[in-house]
Amino acid sequence: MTEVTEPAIETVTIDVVLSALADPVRLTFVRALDAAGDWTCGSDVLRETGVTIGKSTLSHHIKVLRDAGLIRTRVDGIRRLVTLRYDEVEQRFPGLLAMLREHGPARARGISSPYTSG
Amino acid sequence: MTEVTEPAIETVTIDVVLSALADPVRLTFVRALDAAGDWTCGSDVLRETGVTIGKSTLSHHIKVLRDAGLIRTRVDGIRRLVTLRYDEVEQRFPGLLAMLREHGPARARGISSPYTSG
DNA sequence: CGAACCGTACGACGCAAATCGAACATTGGA
DNA sequence: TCCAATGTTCGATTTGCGTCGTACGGTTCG
Repeated sequence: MTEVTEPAIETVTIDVVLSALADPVRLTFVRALDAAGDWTCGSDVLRETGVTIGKSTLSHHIKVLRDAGLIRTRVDGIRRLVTLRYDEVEQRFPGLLAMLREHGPARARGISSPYTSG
Repeated sequence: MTEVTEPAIETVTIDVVLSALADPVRLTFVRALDAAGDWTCGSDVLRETGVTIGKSTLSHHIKVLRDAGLIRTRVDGIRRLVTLRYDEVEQRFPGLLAMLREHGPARARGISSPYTSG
């Protein structure tokens, strides 16, 4: 039983989405996934963004984002890949992802090229 | 010194806005102000929405919303009136208020007419 | 001036959430 | 089969935040 499920997009409420995005780690994570554009390893996102948290904490945050309907998890061999649910989120909350994209990190520290180091 | 100031809209970050809206009381409050459409007494909003919190707690929430750049406070005699910063918020976060408006309360309990009892 | 009212400021409390560490499950490779 | 790597789950800890009660400030009215 290695399947990972996420809620149907119609059942996603804005309350839960706002709570999910209200955490700095998760907000950074979502923005990184948005910049990546496709399936990405969560641990890699951590390194590229410079966020230092334990792996159990990362697992927790990913679960929160998944339960909030924002991301999807796929099993790929030994690791788990995650991706933003672009179309569905855009369908239910038009402009939300664009808003996060335009309003980048509060303080753009010297990030040369976004998430292409690996 | 009874003036109440709010941050310039250009200095408002989405992080702070998301955190402000992530609380159920504040989200209800913002939606109520949106429905009201103009200057409203915070205590009245509480009664009309059925939210029961102490006045110090209300004061705290209003301050959070004001610091987040979402609302503005005006002194009116013995009381304080608040209002949504429609145009400015719309200018900086296009579609945000509309999103809150369309995605109404998670559970629409028997609310007959919105905020016109007083 | 004094009383009543509205809101703020401050300290304290409690709970929910974030975090960590350890144990366990799963997969891939030697 | 054994071991290394990845990620989840669980329990415990800590931190942050919502909440309240009280005290204080400002305003209106008598």
